[in-house]
Amino acid sequence: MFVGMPESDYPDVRGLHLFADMADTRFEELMRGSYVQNFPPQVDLITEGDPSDFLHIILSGTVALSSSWNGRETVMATVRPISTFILAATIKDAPYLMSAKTLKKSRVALIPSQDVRNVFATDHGFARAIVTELAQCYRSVVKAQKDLKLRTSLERLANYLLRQHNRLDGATTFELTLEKRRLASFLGMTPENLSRAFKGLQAYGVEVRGNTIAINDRDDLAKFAKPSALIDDFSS
Amino acid sequence: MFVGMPESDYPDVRGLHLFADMADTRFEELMRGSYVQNFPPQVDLITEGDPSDFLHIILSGTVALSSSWNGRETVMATVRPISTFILAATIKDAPYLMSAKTLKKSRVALIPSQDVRNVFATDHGFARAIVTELAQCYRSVVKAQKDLKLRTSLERLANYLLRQHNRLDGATTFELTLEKRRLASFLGMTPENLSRAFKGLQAYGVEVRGNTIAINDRDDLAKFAKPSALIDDFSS
DNA sequence: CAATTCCGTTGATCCAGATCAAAAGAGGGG
DNA sequence: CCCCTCTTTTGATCTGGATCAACGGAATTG
Repeated sequence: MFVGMPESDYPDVRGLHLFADMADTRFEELMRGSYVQNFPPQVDLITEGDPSDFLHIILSGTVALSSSWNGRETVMATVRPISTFILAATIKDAPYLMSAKTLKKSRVALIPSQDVRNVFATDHGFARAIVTELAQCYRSVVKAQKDLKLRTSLERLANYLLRQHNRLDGATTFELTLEKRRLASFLGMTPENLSRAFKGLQAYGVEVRGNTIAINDRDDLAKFAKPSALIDDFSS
Repeated sequence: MFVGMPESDYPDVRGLHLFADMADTRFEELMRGSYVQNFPPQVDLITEGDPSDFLHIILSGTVALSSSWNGRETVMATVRPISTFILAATIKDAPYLMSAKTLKKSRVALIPSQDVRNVFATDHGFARAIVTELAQCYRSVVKAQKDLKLRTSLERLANYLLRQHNRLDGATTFELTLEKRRLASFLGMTPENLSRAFKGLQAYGVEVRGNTIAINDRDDLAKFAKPSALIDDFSS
């Protein structure tokens, strides 16, 4: 195993809000103990229930977080560059609550959890940054739960499309970043139902051709979807 | 408005993990700017979307956190003494994602959010404690989401009863701490369905008489409920 | 390029849970 | 103690979404 992150990756990681106001020496100390690996698609990075040995940072590619119980499985979230995942487990030194697997070829940095906890214990700037990050994560999950409990699957899909549309902003047409079967699981429905849900949104100007989605009348779709800042606004 | 928390309440608040290793002077500074109020049942303490002016601490009673969208409403969680709520909104200086109302006569401490953020910025012990608290909150919501996405309503009820049974530990019989209509909402089902779900659990030795639940054969119920540490264990 | 496999779609059917309606309890206040 | 209101329960019905089955299409492999 190659230990020590290549210095060429430093700027990307350093750019993360999480490491922004950490002393240089501490940052490099952290990086020296960590390493970076390239993974092909469909590789399990993490299995839920395992002890959290590393804080993970996705540098490129896509990673899906999923959970399972009693033979069922569901996609909880997807992670995109550049961000960390399973920070809470690392901090609490508790088992992972979710599994992680690569969806595409991905480059992932691994920082030993113990190192993270050590720096956290001594570096005030880092501790504050972790607070901000965790608060953000917490609020995201609360929003996801509201989405699940308050909306029908058709409404969830409509709002998901609007959120994607915002990110890639402007263009009427965009690509789904997620396989449909996984999108279905993420939205809490079956693939069959997702297929029908897309049809159901045709009435509001949504066109689907493969992975390409066209939103022909944003206002009309929004009138149906009724997006709310307290559920759909990621930045707050 | 009475400003300054009565000193008789200090020990309770101080006992919270969150304030445990904070300097005495800082703690008293924080307490002096805060106050304590007694509320009757059914009082709205917080409305979702409002700016988060205070960190709340429940000293006695019960508070329900709920959210609504498009005319629908759902109970997200209940809060019991002694613990804080809406910490994430306070820290991020962001709007509340949930509303809060008292279910019973409750005693609640209110600490100005700005004060919390000030102390957080300077007191390393406090920052670390907030991290632990937020990590705990985050993991709780993830568990709740797994519960929702992976289980049927009957399974959710069965596991809920087992969790309650654990807390009040030992006795085969215990009281529901939540009105049934609210429990239904919390579990993501209708009151009618909850009533039927209780019947459905009779087959596994669950008896219901008003708010009193008897679990006659814990193992049998557990065989059906299949509780998992990664969903039902609150302490990790 | 045929064979295989996996994904997405479509149709038919089924079921968990929602909705609607109404009766039965359970307080709570005058 | 009675009246009013709210909760819970029960029954009947409806429906959103799951499941089952089958097929077309895209990508993958030999």
